[in-house]
Amino acid sequence: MFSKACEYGIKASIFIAINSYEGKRVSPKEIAKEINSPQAFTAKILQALVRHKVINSVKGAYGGFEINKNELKYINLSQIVKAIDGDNIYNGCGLGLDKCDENHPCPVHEKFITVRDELKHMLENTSLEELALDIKSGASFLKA
Amino acid sequence: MFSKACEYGIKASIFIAINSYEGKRVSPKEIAKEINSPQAFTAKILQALVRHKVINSVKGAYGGFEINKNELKYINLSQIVKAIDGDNIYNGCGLGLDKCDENHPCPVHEKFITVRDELKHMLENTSLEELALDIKSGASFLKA
DNA sequence: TATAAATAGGATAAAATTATCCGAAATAAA
DNA sequence: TTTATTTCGGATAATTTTATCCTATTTATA
Repeated sequence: MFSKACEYGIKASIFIAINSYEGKRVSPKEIAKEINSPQAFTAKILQALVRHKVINSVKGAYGGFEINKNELKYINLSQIVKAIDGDNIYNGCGLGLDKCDENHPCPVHEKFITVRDELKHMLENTSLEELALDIKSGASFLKA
Repeated sequence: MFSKACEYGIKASIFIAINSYEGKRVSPKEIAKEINSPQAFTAKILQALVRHKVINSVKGAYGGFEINKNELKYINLSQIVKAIDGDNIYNGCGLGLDKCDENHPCPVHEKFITVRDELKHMLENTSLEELALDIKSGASFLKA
């Protein structure tokens, strides 16, 4: 469904969110350990999230990655997925046709709309805040 | 969502279905031309579909790929996807955790269930027959 | 100002996916 | 039985994705 990079990006964002609640910045090293991902690769993904303004980075000593506490409820999975995997999952044809629309639909065009809308709705209505709170309360986990 | 291999597999199956209606076998060459895919790679995918008994092959002169006309309505997208991409899309964790279930859910476990069920329902309830008929009637297309 | 700590980013490498090529095996028809 | 045709399957190559390494740049503090 999502690329590895996107999976890491989502999990990293959640971990950053948790720490941002407590005013703490985190490093790629801490993040990678917590979400069980390769550190350097994770760092690249964090850079992408910074470029897309999903998270914020502070260079230099005492720096790290953080998210504005007040924005947590407005950041949703959709933004993270788009930042890393692009919007292909939103707009791309399910069967890979370059041109696929109402006037020239691929064989699964209509069938896919339902699925895609469900996914879209989920991504757009799931905030980093709720995901972070679930982790904090022990209701969900970032690694196996 | 699906791999390229799977996209080709679905489109190829539909084209074979159309021809099987008329008792015609088709070659990888014809298929690749019709679905706009690399021929040799497509042939590999066809082999996989044969091994999984989704389609049938006849070797030698006057051979080719075909599907039993009477089975067309019972073959659904789910079978094709499972044959090529495996059942990761059904059972795999949305965030890639090795272990992710009700007792130890990833952050999006619950949210994903809805999306996955919608996809599953779509794949299991879409038959090759209906997809083939749509192509025949000009309601949908195999390439751009 | 010097130093240590931290992210940024380029260059590579490894692994997986996608794609190509070619000979072997099977089969219908001449 | 020979030939032409066609799928099968192994080897290899190209591309993309995933992953690593190293240096430059930034910045807080001593």
